[in-house]
Amino acid sequence: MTITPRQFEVHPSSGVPIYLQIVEQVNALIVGGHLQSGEMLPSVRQMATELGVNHMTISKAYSRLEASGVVERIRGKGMMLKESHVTGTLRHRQSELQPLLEQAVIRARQLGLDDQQILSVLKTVLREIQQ
Amino acid sequence: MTITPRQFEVHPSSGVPIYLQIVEQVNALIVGGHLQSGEMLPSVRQMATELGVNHMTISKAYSRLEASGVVERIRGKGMMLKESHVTGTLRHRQSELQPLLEQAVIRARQLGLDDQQILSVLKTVLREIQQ
DNA sequence: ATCTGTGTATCACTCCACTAATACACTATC
DNA sequence: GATAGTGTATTAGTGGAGTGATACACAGAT
Repeated sequence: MTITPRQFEVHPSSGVPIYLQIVEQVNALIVGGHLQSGEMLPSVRQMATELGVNHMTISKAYSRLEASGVVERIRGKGMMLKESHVTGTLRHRQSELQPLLEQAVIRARQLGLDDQQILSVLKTVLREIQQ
Repeated sequence: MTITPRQFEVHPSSGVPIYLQIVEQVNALIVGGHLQSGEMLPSVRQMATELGVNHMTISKAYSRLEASGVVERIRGKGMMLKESHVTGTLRHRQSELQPLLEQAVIRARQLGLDDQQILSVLKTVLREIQQ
């Protein structure tokens, strides 16, 4: 599958920074299996033109993706998706997940949800976002 | 139990806005059962003095808490913890939780965690943060 | 070498969140 | 009414995030 800028859309007045919207969408495409390692991302200028934003904004998104190890920059060519390599022990990776779940559980408690009701939502989400 | 400002601490240079730190700590105290409905929160000036910040910053935190229905303001007296009343249908409350869990699961997938490993972390968190 | 395609560094501008100083409004108590 | 305790409205200053214009550096094709 080839990736085109049309698969992306931004809402400049949504409050979420444009470059973060790009980052999230790339991550979502990867998690959803629509982007495979080795594929090239659209060039910053191509993406910028289609989305009607400055190419530096796209560059910022790509930098962020590179920093998080999702993408590799190849000078003069473009940005390529890296082989997803899982690093760290299982325990370490789980500990990285923990704060996010804590935040969710605190909110859930405020909403008066019990363990079973929280688990139910999680299972729905796990089905939505397959591995 | 009486609540004193000493139970709070802020880290001005942590990146998290001071007023949000207060909000989160009050929420955490409630979820943890250390704050009961009917109790008064420390006054804005008392809290501000102890924490070394402007009292308007505390006021902003309290306003946020009032907006989220956690606290009730009583003119001339102070801020009192409201009876925690759960509003909305179960389905509605669960749908409010969903985006938070989606965010967590996306991150978990990036970390290469499978359903079982995610559930394991959630169960730990649920034990930590009792209802 | 030149050209055209990559991404990047730098700088400047704007906007808004955060914070604080000050003055105000309300309530209880004396 | 005076006083002292609440929280709030208004205003201003500061800092940083986000965005974009411009100029640059690198790689490949010709």
